[in-house]
Amino acid sequence: MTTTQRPMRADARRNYERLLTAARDAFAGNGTEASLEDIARSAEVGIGTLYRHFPTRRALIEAVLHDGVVTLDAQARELLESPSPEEALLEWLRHLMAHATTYRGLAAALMSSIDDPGSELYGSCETLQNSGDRLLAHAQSAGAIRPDLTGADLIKLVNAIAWAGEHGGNEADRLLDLVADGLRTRDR
Amino acid sequence: MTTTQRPMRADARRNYERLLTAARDAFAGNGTEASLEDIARSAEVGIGTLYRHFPTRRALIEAVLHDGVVTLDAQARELLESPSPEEALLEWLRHLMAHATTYRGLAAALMSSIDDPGSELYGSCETLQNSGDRLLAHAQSAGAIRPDLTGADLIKLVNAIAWAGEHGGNEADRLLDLVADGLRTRDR
DNA sequence: TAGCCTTTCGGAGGTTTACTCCGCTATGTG
DNA sequence: CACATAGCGGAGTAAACCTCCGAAAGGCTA
Repeated sequence: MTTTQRPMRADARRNYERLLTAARDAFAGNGTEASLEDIARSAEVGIGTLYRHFPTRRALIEAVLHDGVVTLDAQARELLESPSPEEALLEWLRHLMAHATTYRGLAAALMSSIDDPGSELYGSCETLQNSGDRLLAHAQSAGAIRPDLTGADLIKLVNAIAWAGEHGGNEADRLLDLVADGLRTRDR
Repeated sequence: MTTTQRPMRADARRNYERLLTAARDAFAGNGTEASLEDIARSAEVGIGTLYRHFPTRRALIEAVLHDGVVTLDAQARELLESPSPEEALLEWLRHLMAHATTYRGLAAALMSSIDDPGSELYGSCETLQNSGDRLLAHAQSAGAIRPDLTGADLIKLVNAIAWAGEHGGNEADRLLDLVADGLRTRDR
């Protein structure tokens, strides 16, 4: 079942790019809940065109985020080589936090896709979860991080904290330190 | 500046109560983002009447939640007498979590009011924060909980976890245990 | 280059929800 | 009982979502 799809027509590709750019700008300014009609308008494209390329808001978010997820995955692979698995994990969690706070509302969008295989963002969530799992396994087998902890936990906690940080205080980093500190094994 | 307000007229009080009941039902069924027109309709009251009594959605949520907040405050006062300040704090956090997960969407509503003095829910947030502060101070002076931690942190973390629990897995309790465990002082 | 088939475009229009405004009604007081 | 007014209700405006289909553009073939 190979869906041989011919290349996009010139106007289609042009509009696709314009929409992506406009969406990035709108998300940066108004968060991921920005009006889709506004995005279409500022891309100078009809609303129908937006919906044809991106049937749902999440599809649009996914497209905007795609490169970032690939980068996070690559960073995780690099960090697997780190001499300190614990520090590697924490470092990656900070990268993940930075990613989740790129746009207001993004953490919510990601969170609502983690357990919804129908969501266009599900694939991205899985990728991140796998990256986290690998780093976590390393840190756990080094005895640095409590063994009852899954990659899914990590993603959820980071997203929850990113979301909390959106409301007052920009405290996401502080809260992350607090929580991450508590995830280490107890040496009692 | 004593605003001497005469008692509500009979029809006004009747409608107020009907709206409160309808709102509770709607929130329980559809979350705190339930349609306000639906609430007015099921209360058999005009939409204008709803808005007169509750100018914003948050005002309505506040009214529905009021008793619960009073109860949480009372529970905190009782728990202050507990022989184990640490266990008392954790116990109260579990109560707080149960409260924050009463309705889908509630954690989000609370979180967005914590740092917004203009919100009708701000007062409730302050009450909870103060309750948490007192229990926290006890546990901290007993050396059980890390000293760099504020009541505001507690409320935000619990709400963030409650919110995370709404999305997939009903894992709020597990995540709370995980995080709470990490808030204790390190005995190294 | 011209003609034709297909992909893609665009926005009018239907729907849902939020919220306001003001003529009418119910209440309770003298 | 009548009058002053607090309170009612819903029509109307606005914003955002999303669908549908006639019109336009692209690109292939001769």
